[in-house]
Amino acid sequence: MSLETLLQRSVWAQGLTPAQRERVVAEIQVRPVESGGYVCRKGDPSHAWFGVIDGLVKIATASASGKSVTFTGVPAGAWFGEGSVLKRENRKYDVMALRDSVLAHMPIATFDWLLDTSIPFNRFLTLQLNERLGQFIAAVEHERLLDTDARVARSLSSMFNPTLYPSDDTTVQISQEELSYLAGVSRQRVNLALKVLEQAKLVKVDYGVLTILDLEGLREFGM
DNA sequence: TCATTAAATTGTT
DNA sequence: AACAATTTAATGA
Repeated sequence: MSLETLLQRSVWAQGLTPAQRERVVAEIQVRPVESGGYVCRKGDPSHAWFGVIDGLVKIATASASGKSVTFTGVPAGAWFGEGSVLKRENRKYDVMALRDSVLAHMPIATFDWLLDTSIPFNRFLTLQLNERLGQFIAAVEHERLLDTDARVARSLSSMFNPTLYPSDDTTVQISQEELSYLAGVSRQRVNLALKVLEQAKLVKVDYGVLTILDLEGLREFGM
């Protein structure tokens, strides 16, 4: 994908005037990140709002003892990081590329200007924040109520939220180990869960790649 | 293009 | 957690 394509697919950018759009394009910086590299680290000052042009990143933290928890995987087409930008605080989480990725950095000044001048931009942010809140509430609910297979199914489907990540791509390039960090279970258990989900014809499992065959079925699996 | 090798990922215990 | 098997990517003939 290119920056242009990302903007074409972003609802907030569709609602900009040509002049606004021109300024946005001029001020966004495009930066590649290699697999395993950091987009930003916990504690970094928040200089920009991020868009994923290509690849896949995760938002995560590592505990003092070294255990890592992934909060969400963020696929191409998504925008994230507005929380810390809005609050003028340092980053609260690490953001790492799970494979070679390309990120759009919108400077905080551009972000603030859109916030002051564009209704569609504000509408988008409200929608996105609301959608995220729903997603994390649901994540807590599912963690406590669902069995492991269903939790893996939900973790996987969370990366295909059509509101947060509009895309027609039905594949994710992610290892089972990374999916285990996202679901909060062991890699071995993810391996078993994927076999169950594959049996149910909800996903197709290939080397390093998962293909969603039935998103609705994945969402409702085990409920 | 094919063979070899290293690295990553998966499958199993 | 450990280990074997499999797949991919890179390298060079």
